[in-house]
Amino acid sequence: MMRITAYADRLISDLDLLDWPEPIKIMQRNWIGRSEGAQVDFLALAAGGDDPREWFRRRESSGWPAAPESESVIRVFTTRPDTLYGATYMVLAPEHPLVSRIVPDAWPEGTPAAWKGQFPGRPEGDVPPRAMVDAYVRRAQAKSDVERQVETKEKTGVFTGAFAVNPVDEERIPIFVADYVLMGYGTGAIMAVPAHDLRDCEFALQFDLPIPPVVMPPEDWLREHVAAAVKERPEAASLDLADRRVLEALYGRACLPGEELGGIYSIREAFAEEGIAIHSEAIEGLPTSRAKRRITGWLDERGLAREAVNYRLRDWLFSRQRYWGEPFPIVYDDEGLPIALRPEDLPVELPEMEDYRPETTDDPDAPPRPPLARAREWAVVTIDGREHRRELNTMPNWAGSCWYYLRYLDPRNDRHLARPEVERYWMLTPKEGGAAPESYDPATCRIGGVDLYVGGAEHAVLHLLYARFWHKVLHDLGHVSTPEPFHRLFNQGYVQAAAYTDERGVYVEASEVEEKDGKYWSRGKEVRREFGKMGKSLKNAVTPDEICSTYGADTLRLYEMYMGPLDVSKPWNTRDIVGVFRFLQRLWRNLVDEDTGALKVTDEPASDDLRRALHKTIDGVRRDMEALGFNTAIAKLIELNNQLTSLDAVPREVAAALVKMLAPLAPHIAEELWSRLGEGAEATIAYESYPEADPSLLLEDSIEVPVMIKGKVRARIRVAADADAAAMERAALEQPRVRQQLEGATVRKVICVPGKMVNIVVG
RNA sequence: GCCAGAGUGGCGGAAUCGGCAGACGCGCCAGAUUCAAAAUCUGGUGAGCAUCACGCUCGUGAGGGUUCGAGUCCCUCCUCUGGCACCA
Repeated sequence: MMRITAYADRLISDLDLLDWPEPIKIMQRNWIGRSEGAQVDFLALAAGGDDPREWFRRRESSGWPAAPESESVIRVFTTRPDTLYGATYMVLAPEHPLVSRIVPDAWPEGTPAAWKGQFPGRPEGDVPPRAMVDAYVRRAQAKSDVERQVETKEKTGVFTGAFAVNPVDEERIPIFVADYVLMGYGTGAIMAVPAHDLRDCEFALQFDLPIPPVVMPPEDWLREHVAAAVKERPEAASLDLADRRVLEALYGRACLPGEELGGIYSIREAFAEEGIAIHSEAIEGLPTSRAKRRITGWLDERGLAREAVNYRLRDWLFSRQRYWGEPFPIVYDDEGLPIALRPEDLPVELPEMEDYRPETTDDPDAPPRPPLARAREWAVVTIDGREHRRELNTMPNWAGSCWYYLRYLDPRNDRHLARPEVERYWMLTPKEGGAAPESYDPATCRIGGVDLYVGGAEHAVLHLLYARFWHKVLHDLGHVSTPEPFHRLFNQGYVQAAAYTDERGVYVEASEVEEKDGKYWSRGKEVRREFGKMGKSLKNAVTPDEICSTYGADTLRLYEMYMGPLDVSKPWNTRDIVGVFRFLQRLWRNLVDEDTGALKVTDEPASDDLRRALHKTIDGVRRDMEALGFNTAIAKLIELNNQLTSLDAVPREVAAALVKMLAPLAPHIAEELWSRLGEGAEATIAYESYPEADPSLLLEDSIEVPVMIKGKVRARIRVAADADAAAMERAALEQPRVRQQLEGATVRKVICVPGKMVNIVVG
């Protein structure tokens, strides 16, 4: 087990310091699922009848115990301690250890028939509680996850026959077993507040349990639920349902003994939001957040509750019974004690095996035999003359991906993970440029080590959370300098392709599908088309080999970047590839004479306009590349290149810059052009620095701005680039078309945004 | 059901802060070149109306709102994609 839960809070708080997409952060926060609330102890009444007063007194003097002191105490976790007065029953998960202990021999007198078990396969007749509970627990354990999901609609469960005491009002409440409570979360037991929890409400309706309200909802909710529920009833005719006080009275008196307003309103839908506490002596009238604190504090003083935090996140079972995984460097001696292998015995490598399947047996009680158990020789190691048995489980699938990026730092080092100076060089990044500091300092360093991590969103919660946890452990142990592994995360989209299903809904090989008359056919049968992530499961994968051999690697690469934004999924459509292929060819022809192979580059300076265009391109492309906007960067290069087609010879300053900008996108052709340009015959373009835009060339002397009248562009004016609002207004009102448009109209207002536009409001 | 993301021409997509919707590419149409074709080059290409070179109206999934001005901000709804599944 890896105690990732011990890092839960840090895994949440450090998210704020990472440059990650917000949706991924949200998914991680939800996955960790931190919830604040309280643990509360309930005394289960023994069949003989313990005196609860005695227990309350003992608790008052002993205080809150770390674990319940006896088997008749049920500890629950709740995020809503303020609803304790509304707890009308309790539920234990079927796997809860107390279930078998609290069940009495016979049903208590007056047990409603509905409580004696509601679930498929319930034993017939009036079965005693123990047999009924056993039957329910066995059935719950036999249910697969899929079955549990299918049955989410109907709540099932059984009354255990036992009661507990509600610590706030000492009311006796029944204890049920139901599989809607999970053993794996919280304490595996809950207090049920049907008026203010959706699931408890469903269960209460099913089992005919009381649903007393203890939180007053806001007026909107009352109007939507209470007023709507009663307005058709004849009894409501005399009531003013628009009056908030009437609605509150209806809601507050629902289900109170003898006060159901003649059954006019009873709660059928839980209100699970915050409101004002009602029918709750110790916290009456308090808003939810204050009520929570008050009641928890009050119970804490009496040793009955304690503030608590719970996580949805589970600890990481770091072991699999599979062959393909990293073997553990652990052996066991004769007494079964685990021993770490000595460094000289490392690395442990997987044995060559013919058969990777786990060993099976007919004996249901036999221990499982993982695949490595078949490697009988490998499984035994002799150390200091004594035989040891190897650990036969392997590490789980995310183990390697948690640290591979660290190994890349110093891959040939066979003594360390990575040399500390190498690790610092790559992983420590100062926030504001400059030299890397000696050690991590949150004030000056980025929290994450890897500058940019590009990966699919499917890793949002597993790989990316485990890797963060692993890195933090290594950081705490002093092996890595930064607290986080990946500073900036970018989720690329999926490449999608058409996939086809036959009449059974089964995917057919996409490459065998033909289109005819707008319909799709595979082997003579019509198939249905859909779009999905390209891959094996949808049988729609296309290898890029053919494109690569037809158009070359540069075109393939460029096309993949040009298809659209990196983070968006997009269909693979080979029809569009010729576009970028033509671009590369046109670029080549602009710089090299096709017939002679001679360079068409001149040392003459570029014209003013061309130079401006170049620097505008450099500026735009730089920004696009920074934002990973490869598609728009390429569009700008195409635009510049298109301007060169009409020239007899391309000025060297333009050619060189264009080729440099192209290099990261289409490296082969850029390298070839670079060598032809003769800019340093020995060097590769890879060592050139990226072109820089001259800011003075980005400013135009004059600009054209639109003039809008009645929200439409009616004319354009040319003004100095730095013209102020007054100058723009003057120029706009003088423009002939504007004057024509304004004839007979009154100008109410003129809005001028310098450098952008003029908007004339007429009335 | 819950969480997240996305809906823009025939297609992929562009639009940095609320300021000219449709950059760039594909496709399509026309022209040049050619004996012809491919390739290449030039021009055009959201829809409708028009006294088809002035111009007008509509238009970013639907409906409302804020604003001088909305693809962009707010509310309601629809569709699609991905993730989660009774988490007390």
